[in-house]
This record gives sequence, structure tokens and C-alpha cells, in this order.
Amino acid sequence: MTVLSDRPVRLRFAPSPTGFFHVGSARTTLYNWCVARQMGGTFVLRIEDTDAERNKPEWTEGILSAMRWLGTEWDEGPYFQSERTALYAEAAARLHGAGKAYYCDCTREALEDRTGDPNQGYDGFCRTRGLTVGPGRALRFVTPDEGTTTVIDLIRGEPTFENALIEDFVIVRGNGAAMFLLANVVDDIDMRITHVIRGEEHLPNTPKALMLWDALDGGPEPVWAHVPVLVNERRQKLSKRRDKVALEMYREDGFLAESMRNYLMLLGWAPKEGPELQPFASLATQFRLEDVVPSPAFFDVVKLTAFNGDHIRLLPFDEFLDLCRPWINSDSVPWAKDRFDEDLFVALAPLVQERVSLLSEVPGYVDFLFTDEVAYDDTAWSKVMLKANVPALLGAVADAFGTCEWEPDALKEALEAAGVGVGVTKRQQVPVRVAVTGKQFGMPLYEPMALLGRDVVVGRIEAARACLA
RNA sequence: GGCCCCAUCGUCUAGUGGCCUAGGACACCACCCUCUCAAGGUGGCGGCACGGGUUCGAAUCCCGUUGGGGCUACCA
Repeated sequence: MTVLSDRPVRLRFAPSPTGFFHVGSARTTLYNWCVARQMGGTFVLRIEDTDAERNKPEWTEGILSAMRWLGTEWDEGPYFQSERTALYAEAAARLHGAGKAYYCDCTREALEDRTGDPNQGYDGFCRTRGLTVGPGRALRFVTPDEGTTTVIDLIRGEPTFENALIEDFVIVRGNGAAMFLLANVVDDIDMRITHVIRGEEHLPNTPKALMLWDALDGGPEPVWAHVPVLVNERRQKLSKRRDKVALEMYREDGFLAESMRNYLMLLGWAPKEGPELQPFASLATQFRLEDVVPSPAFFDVVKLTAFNGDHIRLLPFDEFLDLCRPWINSDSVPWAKDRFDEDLFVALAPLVQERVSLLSEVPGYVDFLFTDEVAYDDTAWSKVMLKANVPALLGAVADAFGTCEWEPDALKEALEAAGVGVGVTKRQQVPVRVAVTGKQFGMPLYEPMALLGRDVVVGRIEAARACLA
């Protein structure tokens, strides 16, 4: 990493509370957090809530809880820009006093009338009018008319911008509120931020930030790193309107924080040592900002899901049980809550752990243990039960189960023998599975039957056979 | 339109001039294992966008073309 100064390393994550916590933000946070940890730096959380109309307190709550879930705790903050307006006002006054900013009362329409081109930026009409503060008057920053501004970026090299093409941008709105760029730069200076890691969409803002930084005598500029955007299958930036972007939703789907971290770290970067699937602690020490690839990455839920299954299987059993709790105690569970049997669940959970790839799949694997009436899956019923030999098979199995020893191996033996007895020589357990569990797929059959008991199992087989009569 | 960014299997990536007949992961296919489904094992399919240079040698460096993306608000 380039060392630009020996100042204490300070990074920040600066979201605006205008919606759900985005998976792209999650990756940016992860990268910030890793660099902060590696360099012994401080990770600051700053809520950029300068736009009162769009911000909601619940979104801030969402940001905090998402970051806690992700495990990227901040060391300082959260600071709220809405509580720091005096700082921005002071900076604005300084710029105005120094002739580096001017008040402007032009409307968009007036500008367009003058230029005749709706695509053209502000023409500097008010630069020399000497307007003073007043309602409806915005403060614009005077940008240089010549020269270039180069951003030194750890990921993208040195993008260079023509100053003449950068308009005199607004830094304070007509209502007196600071704009993003002003507040952002003032805070980065004030908080002594040394490294700015943020989304690529901010790259065009950076030359403006640099100009402000200089105009405000901000001291050493931060190290910049603009990480590539995350895109959907159509290769467009993930947007909250079109795409499923809320970290919270993935959590609710049963994704583990560990697999989320693992997958997100890999979007644009790969560890030099070891496989892709790794504990976050190991990835966090290996991460190198300068190795982040500069091209956009597709957020692939299929691969995420595969990672999640792998991480679930890697979990110590106790941890898996703990993580299952919210799902098996949920109100939407497909069984009467007082019928839940802890011991039964714990006994069979290992068979579930090696099968699910999402925690939300857990109830569907064990529901038949806690219901009196088996709910038959329509597809399973029509694909498995409507064959001619099924009633005979179920009858024979019910008979055999009436007398055989009641433990898994004996059940297997009895079931298979009964099947052969009626001419079914393979997959004999499938119809019995549908009768007992209601589904054609699931955990191994003999273990749960052994625990459910003879009466229940035989009863279910008879009940299914009765349905076929 | 303007400015900026990007370009290795379908996807995420390894690759920093010879180790590349381009490696891994996800997905997909086949086989093995097997009480269903998974898991696991083995194998397979599949890629350097194109055109010019530079060089003894280019996926790697340069230029161009094409394609994709981001930004272009008194949003952040």
C-alpha cells in the first residue's frame, strides 16, 4: 500500500439512510473494514443524512443492524451529518469569503434559455454578479477554467479530468442545506480520513472533491480506491427498484453472515492462498486493495447459495442448532407450536444440516415430525402413489412393520423384504416416504421412523393406503 | 450528446512478456457411491471481443475499433 503520510490510518463508511442496506454497500464496508484492521486503523461510520426529505430514521437503524450482522463493527460514530451543519456553514462562509464560491439564483430554465442546450452544465452566469446570501440562492463553487485534475486511485490508476468540463457545482442549496460534496469533503477533512474506499459511481465526483479539499486547505489528500459496481444479469448496476439488493432480505432467506462475507469479498478479488471458500478471518488478512479487479461483477445468487450450503455443512453442530432457532420458532412454521419436540429435532438435525443450502429450508425437512396429519405434496403424490402396485406395497410394509424389531436397520430390512414380496424390487422406500413424510425427497427415512414409533408410522401408512382405495 | 471507467470459460476469477496445450470456483453433463434427496468422489463441456503494432516471444505492453457500464440534480 502506498504510504502518503505517517498520519494515523482512518477509513470511513458513509451511507445515506435512503433505503435498505445494499449488498454493494456491504462489500464496500467489508473492504473498508479489512483495510482498517490490517493497518491498525480506525473505522468510522458516518451517516450522510443531509437531505431531510429522503432520510428516514428506520433506514439508519437498518444500516446499523446490517453492519452488526455482517460483523463489520465501526470503531467511531455513527456521526450524523444532520448534527454537523454548523461545520458546513462555516466552510461555505469561508469559501464565499475567499471568493471561491458565489451565490446564484439561476433556475434550470433560465440556464437552458441562455445555452439552448439542456445537456450543458452551469455557465457561470452569476460568478461576477456579487449576489449575497438569500432565500432560494444556491452557493456555487468556482471551478478552474483550465488545467486538469488527476485522481490517484489504487484500483483504477490515474483517471484525469478536464477542469473546463467541470461546472461550477452547487455546494449549498437555496434552503441553506449543504450538498453532498461539501458535507462529504468537510467531514473527511475534519475526521482526518486517510483512505476513501467507495463505489465506482463516485469517481466522477472525485475531481470535484479534490478541488474542494484544496480550497478548504484540507491538508494531505486521502488515498482513493473506487471499487467496481455490482451488476445484475443484464449487466446494469444493481438498483433497489429492479433488483433484490437488500442485505436484510438475504438474511431473511436464510443466508449466513459468513457465506455473505465470503462471497462478497470474492466479487472483484481472489485470495492468493487457498480455495475460494475460506473463513472470513483468513480472507480479511489476505485482502489487498490494489489487487481488486476494476471491472463490474455480477452478483450471482446461485453461487452465493452454493457457498451458503457449504458453510452450513462446515458449521459445528451446536452452532447450526443455534442458527436454526429463528426458523423453527417462527410463527410461520407449518406445525402447531406446542407439538414441537426439541429432542426429536436435535436427534435428526444432523441429517438436515448436510442437506440444506438455506436455513429457511429447515422447517420443510422436519415438519412431518410435528404434525398428526401428513400434508401430502401434490407432485409427490401423483408421481409416486398412483402406480398400480403401491397399495399392495403399503399393505405389505404395514404388516411387516407391525411385528418387526423397531430400529433403523431392521426397518430397512423389513421394508425391502416386504417390497420384494409384492414384486417391487427397487426404490421400495419411496411410497412409504410419501406416506410418512408427505414428500418424495428428504432426510434418510429409517432414522425418523424409528424415533416416531410403530403406532404413528403404521398409522400413517394405513392412512395413505386408505386414500388410495 | 459530453466526460470517465471497463473487457480471460455462461458467471466470479488466477494470470503482471516465455512456467499457458490458459488454472480454480459456481452452473451444466456423465459416471461412481447410495434407502429418496442431498453431500462426497471421478471425468467432461466451455474462454483470452476484434484489428493493428512493439518483441526472438503477448492473455499479459501500446494504438485503434467494437461492445458494455457509470456519471451528467439546489440526490447521495
